[in-house]
Amino acid sequence: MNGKATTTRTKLERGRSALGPALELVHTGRAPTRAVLTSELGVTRATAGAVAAELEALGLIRVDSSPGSAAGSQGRPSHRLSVLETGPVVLAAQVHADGFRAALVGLGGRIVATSPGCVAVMADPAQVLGEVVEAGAELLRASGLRCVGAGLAVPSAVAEPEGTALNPLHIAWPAGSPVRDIFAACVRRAGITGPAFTGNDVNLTALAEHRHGAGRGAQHLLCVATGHRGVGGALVLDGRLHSGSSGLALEVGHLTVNPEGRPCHCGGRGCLDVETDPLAFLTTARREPGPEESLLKQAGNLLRTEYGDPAVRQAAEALIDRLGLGLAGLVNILNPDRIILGGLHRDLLEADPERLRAVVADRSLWGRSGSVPILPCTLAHNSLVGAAELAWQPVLDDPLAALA
Amino acid sequence: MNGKATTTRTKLERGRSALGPALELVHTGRAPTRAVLTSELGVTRATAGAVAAELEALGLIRVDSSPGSAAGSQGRPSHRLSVLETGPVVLAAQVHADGFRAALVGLGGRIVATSPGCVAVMADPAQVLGEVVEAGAELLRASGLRCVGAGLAVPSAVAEPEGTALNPLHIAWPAGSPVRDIFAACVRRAGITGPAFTGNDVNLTALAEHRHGAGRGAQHLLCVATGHRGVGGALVLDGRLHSGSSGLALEVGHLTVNPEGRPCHCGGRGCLDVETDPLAFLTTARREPGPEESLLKQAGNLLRTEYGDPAVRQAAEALIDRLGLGLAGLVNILNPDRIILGGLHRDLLEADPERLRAVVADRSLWGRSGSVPILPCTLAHNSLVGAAELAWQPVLDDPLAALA
DNA sequence: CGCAGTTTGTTTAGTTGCGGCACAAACTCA
DNA sequence: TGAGTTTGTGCCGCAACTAAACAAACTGCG
Repeated sequence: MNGKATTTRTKLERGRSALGPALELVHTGRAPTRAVLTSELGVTRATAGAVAAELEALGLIRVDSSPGSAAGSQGRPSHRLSVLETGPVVLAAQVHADGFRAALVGLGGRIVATSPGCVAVMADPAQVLGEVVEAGAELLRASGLRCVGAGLAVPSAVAEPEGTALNPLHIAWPAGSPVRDIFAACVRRAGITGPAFTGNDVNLTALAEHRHGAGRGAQHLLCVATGHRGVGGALVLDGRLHSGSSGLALEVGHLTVNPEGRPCHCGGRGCLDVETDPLAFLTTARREPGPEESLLKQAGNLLRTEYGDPAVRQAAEALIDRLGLGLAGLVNILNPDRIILGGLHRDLLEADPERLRAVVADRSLWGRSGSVPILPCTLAHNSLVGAAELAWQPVLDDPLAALA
Repeated sequence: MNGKATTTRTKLERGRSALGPALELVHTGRAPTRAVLTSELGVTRATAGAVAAELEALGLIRVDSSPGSAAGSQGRPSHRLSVLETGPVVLAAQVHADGFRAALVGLGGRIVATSPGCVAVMADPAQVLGEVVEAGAELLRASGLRCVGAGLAVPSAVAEPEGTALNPLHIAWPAGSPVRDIFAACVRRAGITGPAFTGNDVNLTALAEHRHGAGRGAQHLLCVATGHRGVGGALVLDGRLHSGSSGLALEVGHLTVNPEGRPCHCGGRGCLDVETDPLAFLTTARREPGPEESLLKQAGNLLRTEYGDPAVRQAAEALIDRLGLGLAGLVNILNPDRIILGGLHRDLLEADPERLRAVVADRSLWGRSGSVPILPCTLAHNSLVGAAELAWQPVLDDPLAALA
């Protein structure tokens, strides 16, 4: 995901160079007025004015010249900047064990429309992606908005640069499926304009939370989340997703968190993956997993409704301790300034925040790094919004080129 | 180490914007001629010419208009670019368990002069740093060259932004010593011009190897090295050191690599630190550590000279297996495209490269990432050169401002 | 109400880094 | 020796800024 800067940028292809950063500031809500846009960009008021006017002319943002009231400090009130509601959108799609969902997402992570979540997931990626893209295309036709790209979140590591899903185990797709190409083909077939991108769902969750949720403002954001099975991680460095040299970074499932733990298919024992996922929780709490609901929902419900039950509580504490050990290991390696947790890990954090923080502080090497804030994910549909971020990225990088 | 881009860059303070990247290309040897400088920068020949002329006028590089011969392809031969031998230098200093050393380092990582390594290391950081800086100042006076900064490598994690040494255990300094401030004070007192920087030695080794050694061209470079005691790691992402949000990233010593291993002071057991350092090797090989030499040298010698001895070989293989397990864990988290090993780990790699590569491939999740190249460090005095890189960084970022 | 003080938006002029182009220079090869 | 190829250089112009002066829109005080 890191292009080298060797491509010749001719004068014609590059627009106003501050255009992209300015749009990103409005997009992430860090530039609510033109005055702070000026200071954030580090340019003169004249330049900021020109840039804002150009973004408005492109149909991306709205500049409210007459803010009415809502002052506060003295001096001339600044023009308010906001994302244009009727501006272009991107198609965001998500596939997980429960089914799939499509949505239209505008700038600012605003979900404009969503399809009802569909339950049926088949073993054929082409069929599933065809259906979800068609659902998105239907939303698009109904809305009449312009579409500038598409993004897809899958519960699997996605290898770069091929774009293949390496371990889409719990959605029963064949390992190595070329999901990016399949998705791109579906998008083109549906007549949707703009480029198509595919990414791992936890990575995209981290990206979404960094820009619009609990990760806002973090410089080194670590996100760990349990989906329906297994554990995923993601890292956002200086606003950019760090997915490693081949997209496989932060595959944290096989950190050892319990030397006496159960053996794992990876060859080790006591891996984070098998020790802290929903199935581990249910079995540790001595509950029979029911077939009617996803394991994630069963585990979450159990945690929230029956925390008084000693068996449930003990199981939760055991999982918290192991999760804390895994997080401490990651803290020692990555030294993030914020950690956010999703899925069952989020539920575990909320069940006993102090216990988790204590374990992480105790087992990471220095108290200073041990005091790293640990927060729950806050965004609804975060991996859907993250998929949209992927599709918005070219526009944020160079609005003129992307909309041309 | 990552400043946010919110500082206002007025027109007066910024020079030609391609100046820094151009100097970095010459510095790292990636722009041997003006023609490749043109293509690497992605600018026109006119611009590249102006930039090269300006760097020459600044006294940093040399532009050989008459290359004599050494052609090869057809067309007009390009002007050769090289670092100016009589250009400015930086003062590089290094402190480790064996003693300390000072050097003058020019652009391109060229060591201009070194002090003889001094053995005496006292418990008082101010005294040691005073001596090493004075040795460097002496070199500087003798050379008559201009000094534009100073860098120090210490065998301890250095906390950001305070610049304190958190665990300088095996040089008997008090934990939490403000080494950056002490070093900066010594540098000022010695009358040396330019800013002073301090960093962890493994971090600086990685930086040096990335720019001038075995890490050249790697996009995500992981470096793991054993010093005299304990294990350190470092990560260079896109040419920049990743030291985490508070300088404590890649403290990899407490990855679990042997669930049945000996207990570690960190509270876990079988940590990389206590399982793969020189002392662990000597005791596993059932050798009595002698007092006359450093453990690192004893272990290295033993490995190179007595590999035929079954006890030595078995100890080496045990360490290789555990190192491989640790590296595999790091590969799963960081997904680097190259790994370089220093210290005893380098010796272990060279003793049996195939065994180490096989373990890493076997225990990292996918064969693709398992096939990451593992190489030995190649640079002599690499942490010294790395300390110099730290001092050169402001010049590489903005030559005009740094030399003003 | 009016006036000072403050902050922001706008206009204008001026600077500059760099692309585009044309041409000269320095080589290879036939 | 001349065609072909690649590189260096001078010149023009543009576009993205800065700087500075001014206008606008508020608060607060007398």
